[in-house]
Amino acid sequence: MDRTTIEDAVFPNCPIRNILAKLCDKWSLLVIYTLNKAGMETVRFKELQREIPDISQKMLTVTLRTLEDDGYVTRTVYPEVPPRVEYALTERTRSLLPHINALIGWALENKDAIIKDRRRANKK
Amino acid sequence: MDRTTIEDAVFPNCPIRNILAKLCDKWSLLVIYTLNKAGMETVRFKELQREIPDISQKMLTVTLRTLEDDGYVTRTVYPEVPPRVEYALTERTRSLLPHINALIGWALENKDAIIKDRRRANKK
DNA sequence: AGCAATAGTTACTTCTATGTAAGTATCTGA
DNA sequence: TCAGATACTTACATAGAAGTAACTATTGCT
Repeated sequence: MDRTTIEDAVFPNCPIRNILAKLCDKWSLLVIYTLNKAGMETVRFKELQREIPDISQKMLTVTLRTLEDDGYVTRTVYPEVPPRVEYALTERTRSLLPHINALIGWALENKDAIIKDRRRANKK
Repeated sequence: MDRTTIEDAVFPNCPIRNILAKLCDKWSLLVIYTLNKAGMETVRFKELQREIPDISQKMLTVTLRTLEDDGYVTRTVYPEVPPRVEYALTERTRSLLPHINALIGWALENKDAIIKDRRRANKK
């Protein structure tokens, strides 16, 4: 266990450090976004891998486990062979999604300008 | 130079990878949040350090430089001795802030429940 | 008998974000 | 003359996040 990323010695109640920074690893937002896609009420492990082709098996497992720990996704194991495990978003995550989608919308609107600025800065 | 964090070979247009993941390092959101605090139109380097006591000098410099590159903050140098450098948010960031604040609000509302879940998961 | 399928785990390596400590430049005031 | 203030830069060290490859278990299918 012990998947703590952000220590919070100075501001133990800081919501950014406690909650948001944990969502901001390389894969969490993408996994949540993918789980939410239309027509995907529950999603199997393999389907997630197909949707996010460049995630490694290990990182998909780790990311899902962390999201599960914090109550963002549920994990349901069906005792079949070969195994079937289905992942779904919780109510908590559904209330978070509008905010994430707003952010994604903002990012889409501002993407070109930001990338332009970034390129200009890197030339210097 | 070369401060690229998120490679995007598979989805080069993914707004999450391009834009959001860059904001999600250890300090960027906190710096933006601090720059935005009431009564702080422009802020000096030293003031930022006082507001975020556990950031190292180097990481504050690096974070500010990255934010500047992507057009989130402006940096104004006054040719004085001792040097004075003032940082301020750009219009782009002001349009982003409502979304960030919404996220922070959501995190505050859900903090207790999430931490409870997290603790329960780590006990297992 | 042996391979495919699913959902992992494990050991090991690599990368990169972050931290630490010291050095730089310039002028002011004691 | 020398400490103090500000805003850095640089070199080096390290912790933790992510990647790779191999291994596991079970059953049906051929």
